[in-house]
This record gives sequence, structure tokens and C-alpha cells, in this order.
Amino acid sequence: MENKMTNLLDGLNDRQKEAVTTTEGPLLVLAGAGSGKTKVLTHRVAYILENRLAAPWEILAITFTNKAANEMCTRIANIVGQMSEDIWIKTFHSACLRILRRDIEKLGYTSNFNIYDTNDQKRLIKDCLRELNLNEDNYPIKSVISKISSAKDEMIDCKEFAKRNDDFRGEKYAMIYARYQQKLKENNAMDFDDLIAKTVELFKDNPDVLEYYQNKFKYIMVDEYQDTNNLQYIFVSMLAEKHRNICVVGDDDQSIYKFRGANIRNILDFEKQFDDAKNIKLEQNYRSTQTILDAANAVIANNFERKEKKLWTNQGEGEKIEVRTCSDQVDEAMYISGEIEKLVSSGKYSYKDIAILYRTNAQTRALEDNLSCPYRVLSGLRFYDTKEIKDILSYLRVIYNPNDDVNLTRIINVPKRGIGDTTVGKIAAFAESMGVSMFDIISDEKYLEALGRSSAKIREFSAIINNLREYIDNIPLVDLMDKVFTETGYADSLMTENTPEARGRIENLQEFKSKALEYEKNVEEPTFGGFLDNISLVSDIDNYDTEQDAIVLMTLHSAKGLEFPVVFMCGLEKGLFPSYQSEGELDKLEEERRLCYVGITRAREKLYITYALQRVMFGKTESKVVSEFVGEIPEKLLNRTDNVVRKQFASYGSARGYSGSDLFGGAGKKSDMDYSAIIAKSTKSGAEMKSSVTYKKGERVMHKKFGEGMIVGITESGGDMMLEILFDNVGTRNLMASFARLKKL
DNA sequence: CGAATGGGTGGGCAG
DNA sequence: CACCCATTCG
Repeated sequence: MENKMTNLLDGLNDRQKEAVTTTEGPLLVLAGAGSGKTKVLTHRVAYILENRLAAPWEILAITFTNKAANEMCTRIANIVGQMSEDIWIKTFHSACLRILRRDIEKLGYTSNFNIYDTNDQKRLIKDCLRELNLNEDNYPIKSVISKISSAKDEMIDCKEFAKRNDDFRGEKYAMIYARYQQKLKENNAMDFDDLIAKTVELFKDNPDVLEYYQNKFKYIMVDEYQDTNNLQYIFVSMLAEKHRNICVVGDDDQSIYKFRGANIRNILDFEKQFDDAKNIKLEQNYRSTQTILDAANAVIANNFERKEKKLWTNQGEGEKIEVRTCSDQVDEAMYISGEIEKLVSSGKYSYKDIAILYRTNAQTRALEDNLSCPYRVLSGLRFYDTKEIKDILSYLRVIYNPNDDVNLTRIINVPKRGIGDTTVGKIAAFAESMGVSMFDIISDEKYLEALGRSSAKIREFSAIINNLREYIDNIPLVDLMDKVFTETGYADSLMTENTPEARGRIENLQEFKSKALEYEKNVEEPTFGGFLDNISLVSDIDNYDTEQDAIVLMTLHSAKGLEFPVVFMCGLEKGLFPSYQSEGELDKLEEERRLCYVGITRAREKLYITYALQRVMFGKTESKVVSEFVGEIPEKLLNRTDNVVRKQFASYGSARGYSGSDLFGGAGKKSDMDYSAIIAKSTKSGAEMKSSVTYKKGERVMHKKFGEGMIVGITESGGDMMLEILFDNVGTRNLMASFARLKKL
């Protein structure tokens, strides 16, 4: 035991040791990116166990993703062995789900409730709007959803919401909210917010339940605390009230989920909320080179609301950051592809060491089309979001919980079985007026007759569902899924279709089955409901397999918590990253900057930043200007290159009509004229035009159109000098010294 | 009454 | 470019 203990603290720096051994009372660990946060958490759990401060089942560790939970579980198992199995290592949602499945009857739901995702929410809201005779244009679904979501986050129920919003629109929103919540209950369903909100409600209404969990969890740890919302904070606070051994770990600089309610104040104010809290900062970075850290530090220093931190390492300076100006998104993808080939053929890196990160999922297409290496795309369409999986999933959910009208409506006519919108509308109306679920209607002969000529088909459908319900937890999951495929006619309809697309869908369904198999194998007590929960809560990133030798493409958001030897951050253009939606709003811009910080700090050895002067967005070609974030990185850390001007000049000889303005979009339309003028001059007598002025790197210059800038690169080119100039407002431009008409400052 | 087709529109990150 | 809705056809 003594030995193990010393081992446990071996290899930790002083700060980390302190965080591991400070087990009692509230503790805030401000852990910079790459500062060994997971190590601290896992060792802290092990330390508590080794010192017999608590039994495994008395420890609750909350992470943000399932992937993080699994990793923590594995790493703790490596230290303490089997004991790790009884620790609650969960995400907020899965922890709450487990609590709810046990006691939800106390709130008037039944334990087989379904979980509604954003799509289901949308359907439900649409129904509400229709019933209330409200127009989607005046009450956009997205805004309704976000209003309801933030109300739930602030624990404002329908009544309270109505009180606080008594203007015309507010009243309507209150009505939608009330109806939506009522519908959820009728469907025996919960949205993601409810999972936390209902747990808190359960605790509030049932002190005995709360007390049980308060007593149970002697030590509570929360990872990624900067991304918790108010509800999650309340949930954790309630649980921690008794023992007060709460340790939160986070980095305010990596808070990137404000858009879904994350409240950065939770971490900034932790010490106010828990006035005796200890505070430990981890600033030594074990991941990246000093160059990368300097860049990250410099960028994030532009934010106002933050706790001062400076990452450092003793691992050396490393290589400069490559910044590449590209003509458009195809050029960008080709450049990245080329660099990847170079990196891999050098033998220093393999594909799995490399990641491409971007702001929006829409950017993947150009990349995918132009990559010449094995790759994987994370997120975008979740596996469970494809149509065929959603269909089967809806069947499974209806079988599990027949009161779920939303899912029932979704599949009652899939595949086509002659139950059209009109009939479905009738069933819904019946259900509404009788105060029962649609399934109740269609399984009752009394109502079926009233449905006229469709009744035979409906009868058939409800028979299928009722038949399948018999098999729940009686036969293996995979067999049940097979039955769903065949008995619903879904498989047949795909076979008949027999298009490449249909075959793809069949393949996907096979994969779905293997996921079920996997679940049955991995989980101790597999149940039908457990499988559905599992699906509701996994994300694409959870399935990211680091062993496969392929480069990986994902959004900057998904990349949080991951690291790669080589990182490409692409599309660093104003309006894309930072997003145009953050323009003029300081707090949103700061969140974008934090996202940039997250991106930079994913890189261990080599970081590439690319941006294009032109990009196709929303189907239109737009001119782009480099992101301000690039300019925030000290120039001395960068090695700038581009492909724009070379193309530009190459085009003179080959295609006269092609003025090059298409490639040089960043300068705007006027560049057409300027450049034709330059061609004229240069064909006359290039020698004459040769600049007599000499330039040096670092000099500041003034350009008529581009404004002030600094020379960051000089290349000799045919007796002239090509200057790479970083302009303050428009980004980098490559200009020939003799033609640029520069004024030294 | 149900299915198919075309036009218009909207498009950020996510458990 | 994908999805949703409205219109038209069967």
C-alpha cells in the first residue's frame, strides 16, 4: 500500500500532487490545455481509494462525453484494477438518466420514457404551433426551442414563464412552452434538458431521494466544469451539499458551449459559491511545443473575461507554425493533402497522427473531394441520424413506449402501407379528444371502425407493433431488430427498391445490428431500454477509434479533449472563423477566440493554419479576408507561404482573358483594373520599372488600397522582389516591389 | 385519399 | 446542396 501510494504521486509535478492529495472540501483545479488534467483526476480517484477514504461506489466522476468517461474508466482501472467498475463515471445526462429510470414514477412519468432529440423536439413544437394557430414565421422553431431550453436551465416552469413574459409575444411563447411540456408528458418523453431538470425536480420534491444520493456520493468530481450550465451546477451542488467534497476541473479559456447554455460564470465564480474553496492552477503543459503554446497564449490574451494563465513547457521550441494563404477552398484542400503526403512520406508521421479541424461541418466536402489519403470524418451526420436508422429506431422506441406519438407518427406509414396524412390526422384528432395516445386509438376496435376504409391497414400496423412488444427482453436484441426489419416490411421494401442507395441503407442497418451486438457484449446487464438510452446519449466522437491509420476530420468543437502530433486548422477567414454570427458581439467573439485557442492547443508538434481568399458559401462564391486570430499570433512564430500570386502570374501567359481577379478575390473587384495596368507596364519594360528602393522584413509600409501593413517575407524573383505583406485590415498580400507603389512608414 | 414531383428556402457549434 | 412544403397527378 505504501509503495502504491508513492507510485501514485510519482511523475506528478507539485501542483498536480497538491490537486491529487487535496481530497476534502471544495476544490477548483484550473487546468490549462494539456496540463495533465485527466492524469490528476484519475490519480485523485485512485488516491481516495488507496487511502480508503471512500468505497468505489461512493465516488461520482462526471465528464462531458462518453469517450472521456470511458477513457477515465480505463485509466483508473489500470491503477486500481477491478474496483473501478463500481465507480460512477458518467456524463451529466447518463448520470441523471440512471437516477430518473429508478424514481421517475414519483413525477408521474413511467420508467420507460423515451428521450427526444432536437428533431423530435421540432416535430412537437410544430404540432404545438399548429394547435395554437401560430405562425412559424413569427415564432421560429429554433427560437422557441432555445427559449424553452433556457427557461428550463433557469428552472422557470410554464407558470413562472407566463408571469415573467406578459407581453403579447411572451404570452404566446408561454402557451407554446406549456403545451410542449404537456405533450412531452403525454408522450412519456423527455428532452435533453428535462433529463437534468427532472432530476433536480425529483431531488427537490423528494428529500429522501436526494438524501440517498447525498449520502452515497462522498466524493464528487466534475470535469470540463467551464462547460456546465446552470442546471448542471444546481444538480452538482445539491449532491455535494452534504459531504462538500467537490472537485471541479476546468479551463475557462476552453469554454466553447455558451450557445447551449454553458455558463462560464460557474467556473469564474466557483470560489464565491463555495467560499472555502481551494484553488490550484496547472500551467505546465506536457503536450505541445513552446511555439504552439506561445501562439495559444498570445491569441487568448485578447480576451477580457478570464483567469490569467500562461502555459509553458520544458519540451523545447519546436517548429514554426505554417500559415498558408490559398486561393480558394479547393486550393486549400490540395495544399493540405500535399502537406500530408510530405509528412507521411518523410516517415516521421503516420496518417493517424494528423487531424484537420474546421469551424463548420459544411467545410468537409471540399476537403473530402481533394484528399488523397485515408481519412475519417467525425460528426456531421451522426450514424444514428441517417434515415433508415432513425426509422428503425422509431419502431424500437414505439415498441418500448407505445404512448410515443411522435415516433409513432414517424413510422406509421414507413414503408408505405397506405396510411396517409389524412388518416394519421384523424387518429391524432381522436387521441386528442379522448385524451389518450394514438396507439390507444389504433389498438381499439371501437375507434378503428370510425376510420373507414384505412382501418384494415391500421389494424395490421397495430398488430405488428403489439406482436413485437411481446419480445422485449425475451429474445436477444439482435433478434428483435431482425424481427423489426422483416415484420414491418422495412427490409422487403429496401430489397425491392434495389438501388445502390437502398443497398447502402441495408448495409447501414447491418451495422446498426452489430452495434446492438456490441452493446450486449459490453454491458453487464443489457436491456432493451438500456440500448435505447445508450443510443440517445452517444455521439460520433465517442466512437472515434484512435488506432485506425487514417487522418481524421472534425469540427473544432469535437476536438476538445483530443490531441494530435499534427493539426491543420483550416478556413481561418473572417465570417467563417470567427463566425459571421459573432460579428460585433464581443462575448460571442471571445467564445470564437476560445475555440481558436482550443484548436491551437490540440497540436503537439506541428500546426498548420490555412485560409482561402475565396470560398463557396451558401452556393455563392464569396471573397474572404484572413481571420483576425491569425494576426494575433506573433509574426515570429509563423512561416507564411501562399499559392495565390504564383497562380496569378502563371495565368498571364496562358490565358489572357483570365485576369486573375478570380484568384485574388480578397482584394475585391477593383483589382481587375490594377492588374491589367501592371501587365501593360511590365510588358513594356520591366527593367525600367525595377524598384530602386530596398525593403527589409519587419518594415511597415503603406499601400494605396490595402492600407498599412508589415513586410513579413521577401523572395527574389526575376530581378524584382516579391514582398509578402501582412496588412492590418485585409490580411496577407503578395506584391511585386516594383509595382506595389508602396510608401515606407 | 395517397404518392410523387418540383420549387423555394435556409444553412453553427451539440448531448 | 439538402430539406421541407405545396401542388399535382394517379
